Amino acid sequence: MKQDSPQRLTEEKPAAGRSVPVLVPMPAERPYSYAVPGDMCVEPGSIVRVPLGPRQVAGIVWDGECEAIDPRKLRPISHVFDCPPIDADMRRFIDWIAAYTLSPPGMVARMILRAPEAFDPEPWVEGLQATGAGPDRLTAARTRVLELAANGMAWTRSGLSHAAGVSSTVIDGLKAQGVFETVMIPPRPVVAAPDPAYASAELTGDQEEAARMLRDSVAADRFAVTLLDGVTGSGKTEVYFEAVAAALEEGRQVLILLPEIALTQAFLERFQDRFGTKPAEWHSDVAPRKRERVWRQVAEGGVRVVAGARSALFLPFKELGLIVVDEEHDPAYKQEDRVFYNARDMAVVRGHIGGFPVVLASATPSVESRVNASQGRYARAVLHARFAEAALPSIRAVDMRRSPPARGGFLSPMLLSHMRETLERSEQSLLFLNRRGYAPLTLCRVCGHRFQCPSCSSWLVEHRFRGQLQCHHCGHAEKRPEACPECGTLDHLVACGPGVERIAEEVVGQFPDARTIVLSSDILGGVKRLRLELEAIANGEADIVIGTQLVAKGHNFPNMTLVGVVDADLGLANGDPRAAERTFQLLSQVTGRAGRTGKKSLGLLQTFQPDHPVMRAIVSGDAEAFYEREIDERQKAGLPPFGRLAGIIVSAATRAEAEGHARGLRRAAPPANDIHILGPAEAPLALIAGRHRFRLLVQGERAADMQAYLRRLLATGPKIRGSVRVQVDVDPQSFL
DNA sequence: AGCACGCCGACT
DNA sequence: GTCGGCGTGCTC
Repeated sequence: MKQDSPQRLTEEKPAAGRSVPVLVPMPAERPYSYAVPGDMCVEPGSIVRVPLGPRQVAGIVWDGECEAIDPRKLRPISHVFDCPPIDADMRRFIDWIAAYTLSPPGMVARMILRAPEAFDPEPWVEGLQATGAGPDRLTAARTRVLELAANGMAWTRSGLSHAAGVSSTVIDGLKAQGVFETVMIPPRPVVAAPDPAYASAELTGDQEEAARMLRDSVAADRFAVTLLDGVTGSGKTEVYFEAVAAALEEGRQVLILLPEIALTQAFLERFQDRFGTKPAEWHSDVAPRKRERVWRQVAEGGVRVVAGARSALFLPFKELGLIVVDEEHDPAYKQEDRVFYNARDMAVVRGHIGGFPVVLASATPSVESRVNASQGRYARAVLHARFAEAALPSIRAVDMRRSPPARGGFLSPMLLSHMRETLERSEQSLLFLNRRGYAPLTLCRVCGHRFQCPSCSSWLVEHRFRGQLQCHHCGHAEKRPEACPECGTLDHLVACGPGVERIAEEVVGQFPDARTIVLSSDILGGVKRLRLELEAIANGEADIVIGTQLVAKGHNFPNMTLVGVVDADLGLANGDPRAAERTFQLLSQVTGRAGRTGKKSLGLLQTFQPDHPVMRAIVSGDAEAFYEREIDERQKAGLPPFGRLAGIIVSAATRAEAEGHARGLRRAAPPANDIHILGPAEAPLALIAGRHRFRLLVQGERAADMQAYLRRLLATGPKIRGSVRVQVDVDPQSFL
């Protein structure tokens, strides 16, 4: 059984003349060679089915010559799918990403082969068409059917019976008399064609200027990146819809990338208001059957606009002419398993390869995009003001040293009194705290024992509602004990610090009659329930909302006039070089939830560091100053210039193992590079779940140098067990 | 990535 | 005596 099985020898013909390279969805460093049967036609990009070990997989015929391998190993391609080939741009894109992320090209190819049923054409369905012949006699039911079918349009049997409101036997009867004949109907489009002229946008001032810039960029029909930078409510979406319209007018397809969570019904409806139909959706929630149809119709050019999460970047567009990356700063664009990539950067690369424009939109752009804009590599369009009726909230910092909360509480008297006033005006308050559960740490008052995760040593978070202690890094959960496991003392465990559950407890104590709702990702009932709750809040069915990050995104709450950030400092001191930037972005988004209808509104930041640059920037609304300072600070700290942060992650099971790797890497590293060990807390979930709980982040001065260095390192460096991945935080422009 | 093979612990 | 854990190794 070690050699070719007898079965294989009998079923597959021995290799004929030609063989081609085929990229298989597997972590192989290069394409495999397959024989092309004499009567088969393939070209680079053809999607084929090939035998791979014991199974059949889909692969892509690749470019170039295939390398000479043992002819006895060579097996023939089993089937060529009747499917548009993956075009040369897309193939270059795959090669580029593989090289850039140091991932096997096969794994990148796997990302575009994720709709296996779509490789065969959608079947035509059987339909009925009126022949013009009359029935033997007319009944009321028959008349209704004939009226519908009179224009010669083909109907499906069930479609026609439903539309006419008759039983399908009526249709069968007419068909038997020759009134209808069977015809084949092509597959129904997954969405209607968007009409760029459906509703013209009403744009003013800044918006008009920005829209003109974007339209010009599309008309120029070459690679260019524009950063569309505008505060929440300034009409960014309407502005980039103009770029979408321009691309549609040019007969090009458009991809709009959104963080998964922002891909809401509300967004789809805004699109529909402008273009008369919804875009095709592409994200993890789309049913498999629908996904296949979208994939196929994108490949054939039937779908003109896709709104999708990051994986939509790997759809095989036929004539892509524009990518919009909305909320471009959002960390959700980073994929941190298998192939590590940042969809925002890959979108820029895709645009470069395809020679078309890319729009990056955000109210709080990432620092690297801001740097790219200020250095002239990206154009920048700025929307300064909100729409007339949507006034910006005024924002104040509450100095928690001067205005401390009552003992045992976490809400300052100032925040509580504003909540009371808001309640009296029948308006809504939002309390934001980016921490799930009841308390982030539990300790024993007698012996000082702290509850730690057995597998990743971070503190266990108490979830009082579920009676559990949970690890937020690896998902470990245990029942909350009554007694201290160390000293056995009963009832002396004490919760330290607040989570949203604890804040809710305090709020209910203070405002027992208010309708209070807690929103966090551990809500029972999943995304569906969450959407319902958000709707309910928007409809005014709650007075006080307490929430984590989830409430910061997307949704509009027209009656929300007070936003209180319980711990605005949270996240500022966690060692992440992007901590300040992330906090700034999050606080901007959260405070932006208030005042969307022009009512007087207020944001209060509870902080111990009212003079911190992040707080000052949020309070003054001077984002510009924040960015300038941030760029300056990081340069002074000797951190890599923005947009040129490269790194690799070497994962290890233990700190000792990680330190061993770090020593080996430091010996090989040029002096400009720095190697950090990231603990379990900073490792992505996918890594912690396995045995690789530590990561080494290797940062370098210039991305291109780093790339060369990493290559050398992986080829000649110390033997590294476990997985080696590239951290993709690099400005792709420096590679182009 | 899959999927086989292969070698050591608790059960019908 | 087997079922089943996941450690290694291979796939043109």
